[in-house]
Amino acid sequence: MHQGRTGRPRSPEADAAILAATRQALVEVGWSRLTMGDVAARAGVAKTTLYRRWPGRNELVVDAVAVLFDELELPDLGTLSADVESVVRQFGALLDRPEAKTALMAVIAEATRDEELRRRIRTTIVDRQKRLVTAGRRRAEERGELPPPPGPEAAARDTDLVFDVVAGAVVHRTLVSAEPVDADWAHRLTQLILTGLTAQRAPGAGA
Amino acid sequence: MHQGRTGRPRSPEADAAILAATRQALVEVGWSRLTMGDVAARAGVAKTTLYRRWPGRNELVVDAVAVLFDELELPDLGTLSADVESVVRQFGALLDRPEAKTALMAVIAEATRDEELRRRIRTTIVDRQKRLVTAGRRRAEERGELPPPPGPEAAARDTDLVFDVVAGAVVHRTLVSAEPVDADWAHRLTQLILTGLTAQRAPGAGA
Amino acid sequence: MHQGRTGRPRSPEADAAILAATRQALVEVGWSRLTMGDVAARAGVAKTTLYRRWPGRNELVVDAVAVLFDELELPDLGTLSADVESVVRQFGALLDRPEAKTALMAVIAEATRDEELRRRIRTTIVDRQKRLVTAGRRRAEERGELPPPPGPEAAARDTDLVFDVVAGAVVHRTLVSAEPVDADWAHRLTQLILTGLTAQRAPGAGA
Amino acid sequence: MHQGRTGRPRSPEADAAILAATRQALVEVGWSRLTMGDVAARAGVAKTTLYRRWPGRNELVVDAVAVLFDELELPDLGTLSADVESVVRQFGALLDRPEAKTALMAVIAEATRDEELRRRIRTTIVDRQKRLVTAGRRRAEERGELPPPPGPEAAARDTDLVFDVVAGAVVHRTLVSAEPVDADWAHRLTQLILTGLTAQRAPGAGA
DNA sequence: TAGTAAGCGAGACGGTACGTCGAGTCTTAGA
DNA sequence: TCTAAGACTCGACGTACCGTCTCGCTTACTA
Repeated sequence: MHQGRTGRPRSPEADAAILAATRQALVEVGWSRLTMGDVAARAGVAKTTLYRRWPGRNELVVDAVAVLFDELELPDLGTLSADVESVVRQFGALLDRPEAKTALMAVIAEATRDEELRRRIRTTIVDRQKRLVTAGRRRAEERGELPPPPGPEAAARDTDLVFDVVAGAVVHRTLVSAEPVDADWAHRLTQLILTGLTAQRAPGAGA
Repeated sequence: MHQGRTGRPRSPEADAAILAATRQALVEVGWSRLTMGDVAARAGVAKTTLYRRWPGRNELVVDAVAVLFDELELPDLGTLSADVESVVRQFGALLDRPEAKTALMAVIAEATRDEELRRRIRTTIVDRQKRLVTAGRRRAEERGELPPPPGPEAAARDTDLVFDVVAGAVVHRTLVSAEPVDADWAHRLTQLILTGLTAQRAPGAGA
Repeated sequence: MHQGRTGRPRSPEADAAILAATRQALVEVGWSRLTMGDVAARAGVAKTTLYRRWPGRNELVVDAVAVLFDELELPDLGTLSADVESVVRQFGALLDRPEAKTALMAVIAEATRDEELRRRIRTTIVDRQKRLVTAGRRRAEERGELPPPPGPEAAARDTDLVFDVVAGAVVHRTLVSAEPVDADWAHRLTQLILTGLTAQRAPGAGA
Repeated sequence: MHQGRTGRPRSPEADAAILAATRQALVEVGWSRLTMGDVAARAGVAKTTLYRRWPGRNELVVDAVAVLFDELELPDLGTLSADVESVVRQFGALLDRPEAKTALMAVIAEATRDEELRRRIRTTIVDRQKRLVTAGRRRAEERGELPPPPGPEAAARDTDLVFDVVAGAVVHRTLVSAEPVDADWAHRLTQLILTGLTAQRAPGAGA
């Protein structure tokens, strides 16, 4: 009786080669012209090997791209403003890379009609960014830069709003307006949001 | 000797039928499963007629979707806050419709590697939205809700920033976070931005 | 009240230009790649004009080629043998020309499934050749080289047989065996047939 | 390291199914309306499978038709005359079948401008018939019905001539004159040729 | 140390859609 | 009514990928 794995194990190098080949192909030919056969050929692997590991093109591309977002991190630069500005610029730089830019938008587009894919994107990509917002808020509260939230519900709503505003603005500027996220723009975005947040919390100050 | 147009003129009904068929197909089968043959059949037109008028799928879809954005308008509700909030909710509602949602993202994705397509999107879709921001700012200045910009350069930069923030946030919430743009969220987004803008212009108040 | 033609008369030059263009196109691109649009363009004429005069490609090509066979003629060289040999060589030379070669076979092939086309070929091409055989036989009888036929039925049967043998052999050698109809071959074919015909009529001689 | 064949082998059933489907389609719709898609559908095979094995329609049809000519054979009926007459009638019967008739002529027509196709026809169809003539002559010489040829060159020339005459006459009668190759016609053709051959070889007899 | 089950490459398979081309028809303006 | 021009519908073309399916090896765990 068997309970463990039997047979030849899957080649671990293959996974890495395939994901790398996928990213390379994305940069060179773009999402819509990326073919499984091409990826397989670039990876020096048979098409069968791809399909043994991923259900299809979409899933393969999401996995290939997800790892790129791991490098985003919240530094501790002393002030909330500096911390946020840094993340904005990191994110802008990431979306400036063709493989991230192309893949992210295409996968989102594809996801609008595929609940399963949507779930995969949410878990492998989006949630990681959201943690940056949560961590930033917590650190700012510890520093006394932001008042503690009135309640857990309000805190969650604020987190989501800030997340959508920051991520959305960066994505929109990069992919739709096609303008660079330079130091000046990052600074002005950060100021707009933090001013908005702070002034709202201290309405009397502006009266 | 001829100097005028010769030959049978292109059927004007065909254009309308094709664009309508494209939108219908987008809703029913989604972007990635939309085929030129299917669109032609729905429109009661030969495939060649499509290719005589559009270079390919992407261009056809952009044109088919562009008209949807014509319906966005800046109402005059008496206050800047109410005006902005209205546009935010209109835009959210628009992106809630499958044909807009699907097509917009997919086309943007495709555009990341096609300068010509990018130009088409910029001119037929993006610029129309930007006019909403410009008009809103001008009206607010007339009402005295916002100070006149320090100079034309600063005004343009501000317009672009606000545009990226508003459009980006709405798009991100709708397509990535997959949450609805309801009245509450629209209100909070509007407050965040307007507070940020106003407080920045009167820095002494927040000090 | 009108009883004659009204409106603009058909251009007579167009007919000649179209037939010439058809022959030229046949030589250059062959039957299966010959297109109506191409013929129209070569003739400096609109496609409509072609379709107003011929029902389709096949009919046009038959008419264009038929005229080539008009040049075949039975000379009077003094002996039946010389006369026949001359016709064989004329026919061989005709089939050596690409437009005749290509068109003849293709049209025959097409005709195997189109009774109407078959009739057109029979009347415009085949019957003209048959008259050569009939004329040759009559002249030979006048010269006393061949005995008068036993009866009209036998004469018709003999004519058909000789026609199929001569025409068939020349066509087969040219188009299937792809060998030239040179003087030697024409002489040997003529001798075979005339010897056969003469010896049959004088069976006692071979006993 | 591999030295043998790799990959999935081609299905041998597919070949047979495709060729049979081609013959069936030829009979039903004729050459000019025969489409690769239709053949594929009839064979229960994908279009790509056809193109993987044959460069195009012409080559496919030649191969599909070639096997029909395999059934022609030279019987031993005791006399040269009877043997030849049998072959003539077999050939006539073969050309009476629509798939042979249509395909043969059409392919020959196409071949007039395609050297490669011409070669294929020569090797897969024509040469097989020529062997019938050679065998008939050899057998007749063994029986003493024909004198041995004066030399190898003359023998080859005679073989070619007889081949072109017999095949050409049968083809011409069937496809151009559109008359049946019945027993009477076959007999008269055979007599014409054999009389001509014999009388030529014994010129003194006829003097 | 010998089986054996899964992995592997290669490439053929049935499909679907592509974008193009030609056929034959129709619609305009002008001769 | 003819003409040239060119848009129209239709249908087949030959190609490209899809995702699946044999093949004949190769490899590493398990009996």
